[in-house]
Amino acid sequence: MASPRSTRPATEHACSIHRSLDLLGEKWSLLIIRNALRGQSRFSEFRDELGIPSDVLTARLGTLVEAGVLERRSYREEGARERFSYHLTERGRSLKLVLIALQQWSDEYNPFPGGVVSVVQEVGTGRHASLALVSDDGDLLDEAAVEIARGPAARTW
Amino acid sequence: MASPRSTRPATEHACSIHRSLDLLGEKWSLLIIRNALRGQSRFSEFRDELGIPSDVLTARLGTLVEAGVLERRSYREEGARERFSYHLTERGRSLKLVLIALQQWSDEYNPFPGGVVSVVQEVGTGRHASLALVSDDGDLLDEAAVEIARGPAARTW
DNA sequence: TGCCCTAACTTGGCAATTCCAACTGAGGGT
DNA sequence: ACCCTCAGTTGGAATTGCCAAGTTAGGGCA
Repeated sequence: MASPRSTRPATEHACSIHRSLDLLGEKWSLLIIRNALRGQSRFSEFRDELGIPSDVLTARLGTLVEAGVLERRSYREEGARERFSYHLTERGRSLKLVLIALQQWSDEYNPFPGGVVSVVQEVGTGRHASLALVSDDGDLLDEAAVEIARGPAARTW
Repeated sequence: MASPRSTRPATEHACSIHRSLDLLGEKWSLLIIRNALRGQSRFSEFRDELGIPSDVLTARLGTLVEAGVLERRSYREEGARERFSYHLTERGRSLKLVLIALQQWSDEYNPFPGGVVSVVQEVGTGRHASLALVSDDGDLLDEAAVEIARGPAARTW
């Protein structure tokens, strides 16, 4: 890997949302992570399943590894040479919430006419799960009553 | 407005996440929505605050209105001509969860060195709020125990 | 009537990103 | 020595985004 030295913004925005989007807002990033959550890890899996151009895939995997979202691991299949695969880190797995938020939004306001293709559920029980806002002591909060407000270090957001 | 006839994908993906990203994954879209949640509504506010090129802003506002995320409303300031502003619809406001997810992720794994610029809190009380996964009867679920799984209509996700 | 002002856009040209298809390269098997 | 696979590269076209300058539609004011 000749390390295409990713050319993403060097400046770290004060706004957290902006920082997230600098990394995740590039085309294909979140879809790669979605597929990784489904258990995919190889270059060819991502490429074939997503239809992403291989040069772009190379660039994205590099960026995501650099950001600590994916981890590059070597593997070796029976009677084949050593190759590399890409696995979610803790940090990457925690993007599950972002993906669930995106999925819930589409399902609620723009559902697929062909039926429900993907569900969010508890592993053992299969109970349906959904996103909610809670206080630190676990009370469920009304979404409309929660705001994104300026914090202590806010200057211009 | 000559309606630049947005050229986004005509095909609706079966995958909800993919559908969300077709709309929201374009550069600036989520930042526009973030600023709208902060109460901004005018072309010049978005342009000046975000530093987004005005032609791109025009295109994005058009796309978001078309998608029902924003609503174009006319307003008139004391002694000025009629102009238009852009306001979140119900559908747009519900993207709050997506933005909170993005913010929480950055704050947890890549916090701003200068301190907390933005917080998520309940309006009346100022209590800190955070995203969680809950079952339909309101039980809090462990994030690690929740998966995005194939639904009844799944063919190839 | 005509001129100025403002805020919402357009336009044109250039830069960066993405797309696509074809190609390379590092081993391992035969 | 040659073939096979899979992870990438490479080169060129197309799309998207950026930037600065211009346009437009009224309302106020002279």
